[in-house]
Amino acid sequence: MANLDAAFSALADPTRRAILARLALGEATVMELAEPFEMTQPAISRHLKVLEGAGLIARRIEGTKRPCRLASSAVTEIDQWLAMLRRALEANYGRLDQVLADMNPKK
Amino acid sequence: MANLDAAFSALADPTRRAILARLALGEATVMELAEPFEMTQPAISRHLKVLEGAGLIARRIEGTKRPCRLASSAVTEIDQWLAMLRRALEANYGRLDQVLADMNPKK
DNA sequence: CAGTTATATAATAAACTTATTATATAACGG
DNA sequence: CCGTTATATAATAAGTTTATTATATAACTG
Repeated sequence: MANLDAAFSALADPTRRAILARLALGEATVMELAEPFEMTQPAISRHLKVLEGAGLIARRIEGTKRPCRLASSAVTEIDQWLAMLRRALEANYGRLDQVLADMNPKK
Repeated sequence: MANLDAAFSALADPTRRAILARLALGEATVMELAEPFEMTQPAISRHLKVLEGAGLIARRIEGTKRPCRLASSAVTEIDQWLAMLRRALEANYGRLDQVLADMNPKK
């Protein structure tokens, strides 16, 4: 549950979501990830640290480079939590049906 | 996209997730929602405002009460965004299969 | 090896977030 | 109408996050 905090708050930032969207296309180094943003390299390094801490990305060491790729653990955890809300929302529609059914009761 | 910021950052807080979990069981008033927490009522009112602003809950006015219930719009939007990551993660496994296949090439 | 490239870390300022207390508002019950 | 209940708002203090600059480290390149 503590990890959901990290995962959701990592996703709350548009720069970080853009980084993830870029990584959805495939692995990329820090410099490649930084390039499209009007932001310094240290700022991107920090965002990557946040994403890694949240379990949203993983990194390899390759010489002087640190290629990043998407990781699945956090997405799985988030999906499981959201499933609860989805179920509840569906159940609420079910309840509405129930209410409508009860308006014309048997007896 | 601006709304994803609000939705994810609303979900980043454990108190707010607990409120949503409570609402998954059905509608509740502000006082009912506040009761399990060691936190003042104004603090809960603020959390509810954040959840409402993110499109995660909706509220009715019923006399002096403001019963809250789950709303679906934000969940839908989040799901759509996460679907992109899920697709990419699956594609990455696909790529791994590809790599393994390429290790024993036709020619 | 000297210079360059890729990345990380630290100090710090600015901008947000969250909780508290105090207070306001508005409907309810007698 | 008065007191109470349900909720919201404002001021504010404390804590957190984010970006910047400056600097460090470590691997590559000629």
